[in-house]
Amino acid sequence: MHIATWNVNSLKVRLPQVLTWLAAHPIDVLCLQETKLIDERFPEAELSAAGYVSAFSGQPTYNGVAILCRRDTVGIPTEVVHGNPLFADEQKRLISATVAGIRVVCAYFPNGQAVGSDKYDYKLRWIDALIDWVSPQVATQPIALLGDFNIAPAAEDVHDPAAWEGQVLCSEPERERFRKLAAAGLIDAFRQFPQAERSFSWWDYRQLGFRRNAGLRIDHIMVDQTTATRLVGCRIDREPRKLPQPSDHAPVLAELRSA
DNA sequence: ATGGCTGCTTTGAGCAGA
Repeated sequence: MHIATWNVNSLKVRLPQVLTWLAAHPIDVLCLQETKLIDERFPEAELSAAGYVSAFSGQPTYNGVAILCRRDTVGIPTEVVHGNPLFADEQKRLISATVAGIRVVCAYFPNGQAVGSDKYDYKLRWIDALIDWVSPQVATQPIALLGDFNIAPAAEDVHDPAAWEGQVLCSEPERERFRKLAAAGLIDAFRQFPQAERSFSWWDYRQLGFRRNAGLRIDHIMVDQTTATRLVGCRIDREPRKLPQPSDHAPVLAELRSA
């Protein structure tokens, strides 16, 4: 079973790439962020024709998340929950569902804009509420938290740690919250395996960021300890970032052996 | 040097992203 996460930065623009990627890889569960589509415009029919059933939660212009489930392997997502019951939020950043016995939480963490800003404040409060909501669930069921965390957890996840020191995405309060998720029992799947140095999941569109590999690792797959024992591998697929008109993020995928 | 891209928006300059 393969699970994956991809911030597509507009599903309207990226749908052809998503369909091509799904056709080329045996993905059973794909979490999407920044769909930027209202629910009426979600391409449910196209994805269904490709074999995927979707749970989605969108709004105009910004945010928007979805969980795509391969119908013939994992079936339809059940017990779909929109948002965090502990945090009233007009922004559509969170959707969760049970898929193949795993509680799948698809998250688009706030960006935070700049340390000290109102948006940064909102980011920290949003993450605190996520921790409060998810932590008690970790011990009780198999769970996977996938998405764009907008946190580079450590210096090795940053192309230029000195330049990013203390900046948004790398600040200590953000990293502390990432560690809190780990302390709640969630394991960073990517770091369970040997990885190339300078492995990133996002590169700035500007200044030839991708060509220079000037990136950050901010998209993550975290799983509970029992589910972690099923992990076969976890990697970032840089290939879609090389296509014309790419998302600025690359997909992250993990393979789980049968329970 | 706070720009540089990209996608979005009651179409067109301003916002947000990271």
